[in-house]
Amino acid sequence: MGRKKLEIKRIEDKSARQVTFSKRRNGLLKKAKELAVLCDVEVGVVIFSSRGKVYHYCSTNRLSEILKPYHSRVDAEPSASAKVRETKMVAEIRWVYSRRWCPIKGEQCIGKIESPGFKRLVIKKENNVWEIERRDLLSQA
Amino acid sequence: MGRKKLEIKRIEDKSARQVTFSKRRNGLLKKAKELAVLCDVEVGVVIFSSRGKVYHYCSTNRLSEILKPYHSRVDAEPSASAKVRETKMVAEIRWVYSRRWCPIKGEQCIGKIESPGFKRLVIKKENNVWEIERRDLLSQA
DNA sequence: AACTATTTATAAGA
DNA sequence: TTCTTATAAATAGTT
Repeated sequence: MGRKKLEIKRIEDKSARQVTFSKRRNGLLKKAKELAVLCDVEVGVVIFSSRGKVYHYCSTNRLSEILKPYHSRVDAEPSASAKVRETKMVAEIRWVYSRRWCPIKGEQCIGKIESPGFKRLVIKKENNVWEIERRDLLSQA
Repeated sequence: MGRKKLEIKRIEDKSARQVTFSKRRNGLLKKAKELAVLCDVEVGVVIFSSRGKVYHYCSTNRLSEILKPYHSRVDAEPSASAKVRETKMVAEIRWVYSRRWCPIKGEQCIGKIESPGFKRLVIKKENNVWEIERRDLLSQA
């Protein structure tokens, strides 16, 4: 889509890469929204720029609410290594998956899962249903 | 993009909605891959169909780093009752996570997670993507 | 940031 | 469902 056909490989020119990122990032998020609305499905998109900034779309408000604290944390760490950011993205997607499975409620914490480096998932039970909560390391006191 | 301009609202006709879902889902995943490659950024996309089927794309392959601590931990658990229950639940939750992560395919079995008493999770790698398969005890030969 | 020539995605039809 | 094609939409290179 454009003046010339573009081969799908890394754009080496930094400026051109940045411009394309801006355009296609917006395009992808728009497409995600359209898919969610047209087809009445749940869609989540997460994009980490090379500077560590995060862009995302989630088709439910519930998800967006949950993601906010996470994003502010990641945004505050632009100097995180590529590997750390990569790990975070994987955890982020796992989080989206897990949210689908179990909403956050409940009190009795009976177990924990560590997500390497930055997150803790707290497993609870309420009304005889198992649930998971994610907590920032900062809030663990 | 098509014979007519399409208003972005839920497609009420079920058949038409399904066709559009199939087309646009593929389009979105393709766009995500292109963005990741062209701009050298990390991208994750998750789509839940209304039937609960999951489609996803993740530009990184580090899932194994997150999985490793889990299966080694679960394998190491002794059978104290409280621990067993916790382990079982953790394994079950991880099962839900993992099933949403990855469809079952692949050949090379590289690890296992035991969920006490009834299930076994087999971790595999194919085409550089980590996957998990659950097997009943009966089928383990 | 805009523009616009082209490519790409896709809605409707076969 | 799968292929075809007219058309809408996205966007690469330019200004």
